[in-house]
Amino acid sequence: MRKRLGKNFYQRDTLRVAQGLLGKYIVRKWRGREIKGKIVETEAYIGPQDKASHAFGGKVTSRNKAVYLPGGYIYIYLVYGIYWQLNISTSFSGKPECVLIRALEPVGRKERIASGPGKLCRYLKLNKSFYGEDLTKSKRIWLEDWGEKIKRNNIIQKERIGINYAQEWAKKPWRFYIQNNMFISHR
DNA sequence: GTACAGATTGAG
DNA sequence: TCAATCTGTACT
Repeated sequence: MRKRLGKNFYQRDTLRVAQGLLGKYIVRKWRGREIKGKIVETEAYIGPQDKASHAFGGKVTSRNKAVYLPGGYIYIYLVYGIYWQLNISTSFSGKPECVLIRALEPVGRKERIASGPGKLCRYLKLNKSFYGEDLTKSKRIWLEDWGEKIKRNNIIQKERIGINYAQEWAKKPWRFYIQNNMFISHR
């Protein structure tokens, strides 16, 4: 059973969406093929109070404005001048909240080729042209529910990565991943 | 106009 | 441990 996720999935509390995304599948149509991967690791960013969020303080720039869209749109941006980061807007219009997709388990292969936010975008062939893409309508990328349920006690909740500058917000346990999964990000 | 840090990664 | 490489932001 493959069913595309709709608006009502994304337009909910961000922490629930971040957990709900585990075990869901990203489908990317590319050159007539489908590149697919199961989401195994996510992080929630809840602005404007969250210091680690690009929307901290309620600021709006041409880079971060997609975070303010209602749930179900892509917020993608470049870090370190090299790597793209795939985020999905959550909650409702005007609320700058999103979920960063950090790792995928590729469908049909065993390599850890999408185990990290930068690697995952390379695997899915994503770039700035996906900025603001509507995941509920797009013909080149969307998310599906394949009927897999991740048990509550198989979801690990930890501190987010790479945001030590965010002080007390760096300690928030807003990173979620599937326990014992070989495809989560690590060094 | 210029300087600089950053939600990372893989090589050494 | 470090460099790659570029954009937004905060200055001059």
